[in-house]
Amino acid sequence: MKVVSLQLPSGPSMERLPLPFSPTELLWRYPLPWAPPPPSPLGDTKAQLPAGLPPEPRLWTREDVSVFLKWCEREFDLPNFDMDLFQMNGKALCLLTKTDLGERCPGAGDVLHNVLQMLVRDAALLGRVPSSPVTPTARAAPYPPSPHSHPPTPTWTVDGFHHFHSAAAAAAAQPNSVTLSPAPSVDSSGSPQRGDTVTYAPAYAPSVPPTTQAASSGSNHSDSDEEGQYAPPPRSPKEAPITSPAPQNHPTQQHPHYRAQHREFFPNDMPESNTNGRLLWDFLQQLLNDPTQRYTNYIAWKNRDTGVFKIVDPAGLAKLWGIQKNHLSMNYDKMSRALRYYYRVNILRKVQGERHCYQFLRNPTELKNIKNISLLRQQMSPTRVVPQTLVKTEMKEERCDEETVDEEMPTDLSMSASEPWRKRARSDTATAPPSSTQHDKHRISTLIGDNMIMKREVDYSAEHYALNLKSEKCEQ
DNA sequence: GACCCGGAAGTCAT
DNA sequence: TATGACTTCCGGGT
Repeated sequence: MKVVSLQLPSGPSMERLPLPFSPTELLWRYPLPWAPPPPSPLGDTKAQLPAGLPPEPRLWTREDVSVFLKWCEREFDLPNFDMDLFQMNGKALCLLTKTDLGERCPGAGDVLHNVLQMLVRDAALLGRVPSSPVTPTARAAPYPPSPHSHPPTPTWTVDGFHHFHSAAAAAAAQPNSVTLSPAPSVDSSGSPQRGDTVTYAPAYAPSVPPTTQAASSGSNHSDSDEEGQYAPPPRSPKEAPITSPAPQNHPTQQHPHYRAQHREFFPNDMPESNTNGRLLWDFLQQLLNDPTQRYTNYIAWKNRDTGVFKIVDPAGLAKLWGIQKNHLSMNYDKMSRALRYYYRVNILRKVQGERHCYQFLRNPTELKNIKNISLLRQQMSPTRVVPQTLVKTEMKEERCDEETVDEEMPTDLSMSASEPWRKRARSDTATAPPSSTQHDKHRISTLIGDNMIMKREVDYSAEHYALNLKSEKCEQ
């Protein structure tokens, strides 16, 4: 078990990151699983709930959740919540652990949690809502009763459009249905960001199973480029409500289930073809395309149309990425290594001469599609080979060639696949056949890698990015 | 010294 | 077991 010296991300999220222990948490840290909470000011909460608010939290709509939170602020003299972090319905709210809540509202998470648990318990006792797979009680079992243990992140699926009218009906249709935070990024084009799309885009029918949906909705996920020109973020750094989980260095964080729970940093992603979380490029896109520009102190577009962005806070961004992947020792060096792997699959390239500046060579739609068309790669025919030296030269010149954009594109994102080619490219010529000594397991992927690398670099130029961006807009 | 590059090996999830 | 997508470490260049 590695012990990580944890440094919180610098930047705006810092002030939101909760302390390892909040004062009240100490009182609640080791409760008996089913024991009622100790006497607290919450005792008569249920009776005091705002009028019109259903006593069963899991029945709450997003609006109800907002009402509840506002009420909590007043009732318990809590700091103001960032409502962006609570764009969810009651069911989703109830799924949040104390830690989750603490991350969203440092210092008040335990209070919120206990209020919710009390309401849920009371409702259950009254038999108002049938047991659901996603109820808090259902998910407590597999996990050790550690104060740091976390329940699994549920399979986030579509939850109708904005509301569900009946918990029972919703549970029947979508057992794990929740509405997710952060706030929906429904923009003018109706193409919200990927995670938000899961919940809010009407195009995603509630009945579509997650996997199917992920595949079929690929062209919309993580794609909010339709907003067109990037407008400088109006928000100050202090307003950026990064919901980074408290990166506490605790052994349970290495638990597989704990690993899963970190996805709640961006809980609105869906299971996809890869999937223990979001891919790096996707993560970056999400931050870049955040509708409220909350992450511009970490990463920001320099030119959205050409996909050029700058990592404003390399260390902070790396920390966020580390949190996302539960690799808490992540740093910019490591993250940038992952970014460099994207060079060879023409997802990214470095903007020469500018520190921390990179350029997406593909728009999100392409990237999404690529992930799900692995079969297509077998049909690809090689095009002319571009020696890496030439590619580098072109990159340095930052030229945007006027050649016709090729419709086909590399489809294999495998880094290992291209490694053998890279080796050959260095030692021989780019067209050298695979070495007979190469490991069998890489043989097929090596060929795939050849196809990938042999694409003309210009095909993935800024213009290509912009062109596809425009076509996306048109389609939408 | 920070950044950048890319090889090599390992990890983890699917 | 194979594969994908990193993660980790490192040596070298700028």
